[in-house]
Amino acid sequence: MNISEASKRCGLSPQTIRYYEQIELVTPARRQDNGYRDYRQAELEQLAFVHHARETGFSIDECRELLDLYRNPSRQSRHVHALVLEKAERVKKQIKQLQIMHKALIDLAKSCQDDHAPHCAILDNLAEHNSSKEEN
Amino acid sequence: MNISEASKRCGLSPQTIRYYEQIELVTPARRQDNGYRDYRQAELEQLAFVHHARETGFSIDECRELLDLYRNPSRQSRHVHALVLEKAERVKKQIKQLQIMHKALIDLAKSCQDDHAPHCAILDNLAEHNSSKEEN
DNA sequence: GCTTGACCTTACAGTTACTCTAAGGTTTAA
DNA sequence: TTAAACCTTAGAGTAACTGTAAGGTCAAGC
Repeated sequence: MNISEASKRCGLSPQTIRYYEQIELVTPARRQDNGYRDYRQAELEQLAFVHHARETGFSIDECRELLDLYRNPSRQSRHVHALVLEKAERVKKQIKQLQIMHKALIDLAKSCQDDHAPHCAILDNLAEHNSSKEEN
Repeated sequence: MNISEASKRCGLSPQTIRYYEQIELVTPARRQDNGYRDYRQAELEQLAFVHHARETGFSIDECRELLDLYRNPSRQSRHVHALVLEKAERVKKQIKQLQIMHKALIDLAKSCQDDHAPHCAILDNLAEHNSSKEEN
């Protein structure tokens, strides 16, 4: 099976598949006589696994860990479980950070007169750090 | 004023200041006789403005727009206001996306037995896309 | 037999926003 | 004069691809 067919089946673009092979995330596909990559079930499974894991938010390095567990028949499910919970925790922190940013933006917007005049409290606020630092 | 002193006053590292100059985000500092960069109030203000805008979550390109407005005395505050509201909207979407991811992760974690056995519903779930695609 | 289009290959540049390193010049103080 | 603490530039590394260029292969139609 050529790469374009594999692409359709695993949901990753051909470029991304080649990229994953290049960074040694997935095992390289064997080659046909003409040099084209040749895909079979085992490789497709790996690729689809990575695709789904990426969609779920795991980084490439995290995918590496997940793939190692996926391929290791003597794994323990608690290890996978721990990985997923840690990831959830990191995502939660990221959400909190963004919520703080969002509030700051809304507060900024509210402070502005929103009219045709040049005076703008948003710009004043962003510049404010100057003045406070100058006090030293 | 040398770059390290400017760094202390605007809150950006010397490397970052040089980087901002290199990508033409801020106007290049004039040079002393020995080739060292020389900072005065006007440049410090720009740098601190960018620092604060970055902390508030604006990208470099968004900072470019904000700086243009900051430096333009005939700006209209409604333009700044619009920029900030759009940014808030994008952040909101990002938060929603992450919340979906977070829920998916928690659901995954719950599905797992979390023990010493190799069977793991998380891995099954991540691999699942395979099976469904194979049905074609 | 030849052309055309749709494949495939590799290698490399571009994206975002820096950080780090190397190699070397300058300044200041002991 | 020498060592520490500055400063300079250039270039590599990070994350995860995407896009492009230059070129080989294959299948179909004339």
